[in-house]
Amino acid sequence: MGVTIKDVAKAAGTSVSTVSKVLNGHYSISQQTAERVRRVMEELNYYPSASAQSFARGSTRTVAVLADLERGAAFRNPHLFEIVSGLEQTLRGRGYRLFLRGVDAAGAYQAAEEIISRKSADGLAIHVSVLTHPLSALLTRTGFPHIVLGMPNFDSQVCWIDNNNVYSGTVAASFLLSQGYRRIAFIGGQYYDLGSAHRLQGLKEGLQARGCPLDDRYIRLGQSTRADGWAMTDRLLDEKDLPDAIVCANNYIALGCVAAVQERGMGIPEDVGVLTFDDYPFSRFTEPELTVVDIDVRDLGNRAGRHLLELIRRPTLQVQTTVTASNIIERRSTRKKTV
Amino acid sequence: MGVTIKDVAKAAGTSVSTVSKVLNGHYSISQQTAERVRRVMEELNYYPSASAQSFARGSTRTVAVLADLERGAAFRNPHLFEIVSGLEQTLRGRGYRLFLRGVDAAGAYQAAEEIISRKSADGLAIHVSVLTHPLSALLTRTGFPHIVLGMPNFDSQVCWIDNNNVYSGTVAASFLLSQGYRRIAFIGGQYYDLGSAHRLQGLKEGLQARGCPLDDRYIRLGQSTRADGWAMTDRLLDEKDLPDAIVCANNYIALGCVAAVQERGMGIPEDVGVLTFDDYPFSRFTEPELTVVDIDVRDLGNRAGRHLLELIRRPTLQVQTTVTASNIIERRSTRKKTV
DNA sequence: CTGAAAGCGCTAACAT
DNA sequence: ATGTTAGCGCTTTCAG
Repeated sequence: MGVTIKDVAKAAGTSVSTVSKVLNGHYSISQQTAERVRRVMEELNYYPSASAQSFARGSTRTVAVLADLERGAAFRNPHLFEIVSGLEQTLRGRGYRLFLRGVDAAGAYQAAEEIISRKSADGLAIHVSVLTHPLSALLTRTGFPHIVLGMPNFDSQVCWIDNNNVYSGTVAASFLLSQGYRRIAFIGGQYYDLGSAHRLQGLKEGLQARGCPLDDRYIRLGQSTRADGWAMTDRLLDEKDLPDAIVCANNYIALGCVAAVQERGMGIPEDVGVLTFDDYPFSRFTEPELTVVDIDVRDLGNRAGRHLLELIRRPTLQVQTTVTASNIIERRSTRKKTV
Repeated sequence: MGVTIKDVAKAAGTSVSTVSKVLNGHYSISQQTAERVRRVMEELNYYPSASAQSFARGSTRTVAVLADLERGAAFRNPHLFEIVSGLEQTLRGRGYRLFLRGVDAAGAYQAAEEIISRKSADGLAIHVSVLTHPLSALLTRTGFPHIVLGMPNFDSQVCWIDNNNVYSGTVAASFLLSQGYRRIAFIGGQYYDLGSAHRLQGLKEGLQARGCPLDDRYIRLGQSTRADGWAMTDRLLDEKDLPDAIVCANNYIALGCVAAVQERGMGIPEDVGVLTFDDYPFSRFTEPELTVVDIDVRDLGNRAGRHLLELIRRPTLQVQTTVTASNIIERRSTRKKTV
């Protein structure tokens, strides 16, 4: 066994409790003593045992993340990992560790129950994709500190945090108007694709507010695929009155949109501007590169961390919040010559 | 405090050590007793305290992952997270947990030292991008169970695991030859891009072995970008003898390659076949979709987990291994009409 | 400001 | 097959 608190105490000529207090920055220790003890720790290369500390204080300084880590998750949903990275960063800065636990929706309840009962973590961050009704109930029933990453799609009293997609939509609106676009179209996912729906809502509100309401003929909904992006765009371009800009709900749709426009021999941005949401994964790999409303998901992770730590401190709090960290990254796809 | 081992013992009319033995599947416990105790645990909803267990056994059943989780990491390097997911899956299956710790190369040594000294984990998985000389020395000096994810680019006695890119290159070679391609070209990164270099080496060896050596004029090296992929391809197509297939070292290069071919009015696969490595992120989003040598990085994570657990059991082992989990995903980009 | 001592909940050696 | 008991290394009253 390595060097323990006793060794330090002996070498420093103090009691273990004094050493412990130095370790924890207890106010009652005199400068001198503290310094001496610290010097000894350094000399002996002492590090307190993590398990002993957790055990003694009854808290682990650890947060568990529950998320679906099935095969391909990192490729299909890198956003999740960016959120986790942000979370880890914040936690680490405050002396907490993050432990990552893969679950599917069916197993999330059990995993959470076990973590709570075994006290293997002081808090829980749960990706919304594995949040179920029973799990939601467990969280509110036990009052265990938690934060759900993403807005639940059912009524729930859990604490959650999510991006503000409505806001992102208004950002798109303001930007396009400021660039002189007026006949703006939207292609996106169906109503049950909340992200897309909210972006559309924000876009509508933003345009409306600036006196340039979105024409219903210019709204097309389909699947979030390249193929549907292509098809929706293609039909859109059959209109007599062509839009002068197309807002795509996401990268996949945008990819199809760009292809459809170009296959008609039309130019981006000369004939029509294209804007999409999220800088990932394709926006810089089309020709021309795409202007995007970028969503800062790492920031979401950071904030989730801060909230969770606060909830650990004061478990009675409730947090249901939405984060407005989106901003325009302007690229060539919306660069009208005539502005 | 929740229910403890004492409560269970009392309720079951046994001693705590019996309960502990049941908990740990000790052989000496009779069927009956074990069953009775288990029933009581169930009734009382007993879960052993994780910290108490860790503390008492002197081991945490936890593995720490050290990796660079800087902003954008999940987007730039999703492979890392897929490896971590695979690792977590394997560990979880064997009763271990994974704790994720962001570090940069400068901080990795300290982080590792702290984890080792505080015993906050029983093993360490370290991404090669943060492996430094001193860290490597620390690992071999302490003999702490570890596995480096990726092959070190310097001489080192650490345990590591990596994909076998040379093998992947031979897979590409066999496939292309089997499809009737004979004038095969390679465009990739410079010599210091080990992944690319190994793939090229494997391709060469594979072609050579089948009596169809790679012509040096057909090898072009540059940066791993779309732009360089385009440029390399463009120059390649200036040759009098055109290649009938182009192997791209990675997706970014492939993207440029496809564009360059098509801008010349040539067709894929009619005029030239295109193959790349790694199914991510673009291979299914070009027109035509690309045939790839897919690298199973999750499998790498799984294996890393198995090795690490074995090293935890027997710390004197040394593992330096490369994994050969690559296979062809055939898509349209290599579908010659004449086969 | 410092120290003595009682746990924290479990494991494991040892005794029976 | 089961029970007794001594720790594991630290935190945290409480007394001084």
